[in-house]
Amino acid sequence: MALRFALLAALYEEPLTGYDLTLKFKTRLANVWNASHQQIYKELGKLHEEGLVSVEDIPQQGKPDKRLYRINETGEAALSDWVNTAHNRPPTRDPLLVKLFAGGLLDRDKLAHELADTRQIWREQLAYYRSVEAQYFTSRAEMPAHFRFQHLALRRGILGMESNLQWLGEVEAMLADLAAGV
Amino acid sequence: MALRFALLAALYEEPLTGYDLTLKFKTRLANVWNASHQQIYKELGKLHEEGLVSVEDIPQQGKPDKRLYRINETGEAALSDWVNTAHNRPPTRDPLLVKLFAGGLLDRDKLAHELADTRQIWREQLAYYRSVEAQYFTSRAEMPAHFRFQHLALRRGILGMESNLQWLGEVEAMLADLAAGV
DNA sequence: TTTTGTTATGCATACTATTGCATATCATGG
DNA sequence: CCATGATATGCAATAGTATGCATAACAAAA
Repeated sequence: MALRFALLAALYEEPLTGYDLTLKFKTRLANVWNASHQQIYKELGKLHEEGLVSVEDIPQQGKPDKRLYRINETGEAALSDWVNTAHNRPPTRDPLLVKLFAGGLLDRDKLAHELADTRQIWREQLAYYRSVEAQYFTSRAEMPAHFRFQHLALRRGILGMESNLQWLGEVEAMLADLAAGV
Repeated sequence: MALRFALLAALYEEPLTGYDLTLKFKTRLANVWNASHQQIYKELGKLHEEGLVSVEDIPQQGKPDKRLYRINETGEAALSDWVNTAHNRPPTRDPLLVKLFAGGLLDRDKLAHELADTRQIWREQLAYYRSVEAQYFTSRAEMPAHFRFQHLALRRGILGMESNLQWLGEVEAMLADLAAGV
């Protein structure tokens, strides 16, 4: 039920095509909401059927026509209702932690590899989030409230990744201790 | 596909009933993997069908009979394979961040309420995780590796909650600034 | 005494997400 | 010349999760 509101929130900024939205979800919305292009196209279809967005077909040559989606008043009202309703925290499900819980069965080398890959991913994410912050959210001038809220969403990504990396440090230190027989 | 391994990991420690597992998922596994009792009972049935666990029926009076599940060698082998295979990071999906992304539509009072509730939940979680750490993971004596790995899973919960609360601080500070017209 | 909570199991349905497949053109690099 | 990746849209099948309902006894509190 929330994917549609993530889409509406993205469209609330600017009209976009399914393709654009897919890119946006992979970049600026990466720390907010995940969705595949199949999900996005499907849900956009529903949103249109239900009259929350309008579509403008833009013919192209060589490529399939673009379908530019635009949030309308109904959609804005629905989004507004939703954002002002409380929701439960999403549940935690992390396969890496399941693995640690079954620690006795772990092959330490393989774990070390997975951790190294994870570190790489987290570092890149963090670097990306920081670059976005540096580009868009460091101006001394006063930012409109709307901008500040988006900055906070980004801050969550940054603080979260920092915490992840800090934790990884603890994990790797422990593995080193184990390897050294401490 | 991972729920079953979370179950196997929990059973790897000790034989449990569906009911016990439900409690364990709500407490010690809260920061690891979430699952409802319906999911758990169903998956236990499958695991039994597929021969990864054995069942002992324990008759009771007044209440339904207990079904005590025990991981067997096949199950242990499957779990071992799984924990030593790399998996992708779970995708991020947070309705609260979607709301911030659509910041312009937010009712500040309602947001403040949702944030206060969230703070409460996170504080309680953190307090719980810390109490578990104090109880089980502070002995000076050397802990078996298996125990240390579980401690790391818990550390993730602790560091994560600390980071969440730190972020909430930033959010509330920003809201206060806005309210003061800064 | 009635309600609420705990113990204990499960089915059925609806919703959401993943994975595999399909199509078609253009640009770029090897 | 051929493979890969970007642009651009989507369908179908499967897997996984959530939600609502059902049963049944006992204990404790209101």
